[in-house]
Amino acid sequence: MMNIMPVLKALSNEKRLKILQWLKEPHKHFSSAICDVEKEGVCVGLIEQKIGLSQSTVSQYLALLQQAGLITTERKGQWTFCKRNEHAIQALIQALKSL
Amino acid sequence: MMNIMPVLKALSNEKRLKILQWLKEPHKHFSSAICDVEKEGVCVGLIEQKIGLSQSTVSQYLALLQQAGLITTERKGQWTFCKRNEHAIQALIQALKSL
DNA sequence: CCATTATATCGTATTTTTGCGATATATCAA
DNA sequence: TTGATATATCGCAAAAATACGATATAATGG
Repeated sequence: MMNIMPVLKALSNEKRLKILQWLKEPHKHFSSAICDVEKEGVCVGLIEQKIGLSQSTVSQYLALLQQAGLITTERKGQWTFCKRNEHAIQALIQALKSL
Repeated sequence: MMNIMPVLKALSNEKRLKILQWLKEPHKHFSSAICDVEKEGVCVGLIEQKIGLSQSTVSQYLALLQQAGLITTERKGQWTFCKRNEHAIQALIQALKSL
């Protein structure tokens, strides 16, 4: 029994939805010299470049997605790597089925 | 391939989500002297009473839900009866699966 | 320590959403 | 036709979301 409202709110924005789509198949959308985007995750800067929003906005949106449980973030040195949380998306689908 | 953004926006509001939940099992949440809520649908006034929002707001929210395809409305005499559109919810779930 | 790079946070202007009251329209019943 | 009932639309104020630049924090390398 998750609370789906924060999740729905996080998803109801084109840019944030886009980020989540990209993170499904990182290698298709990102390439990095510093890491394996598929295993480590995608760092904030790569997302920022691709989405065309300011650094501060991207940072805020990622924080919001994380609070909603839709992504996980891991700090490694100076980078923060982001991964999709498939579990949360499955949970949302489950919640919508019994809606 | 539906456009899920209007649907997600329509769902990302507590009151509108509530309405949609109620409309899943109308007889559990509404009783009417003028119609069979299960077959005909639920009229705007009943929803208004239950949700505790103004008539104008409820009317607007229902229009929004309809535009998103989440409900269907049918005018019968002086009443507008609303039903959930299960098809749209299934379509959303499908879209989220391949997100 | 210092400069550089990466990310986070703060304050703010603009836009969108929320929700209302007033009013318009539509239907019914007498 | 007139008054009552049901719903829709309009205009607006308040709140929330969007997105930015400036600045703060954190880590790295020299």
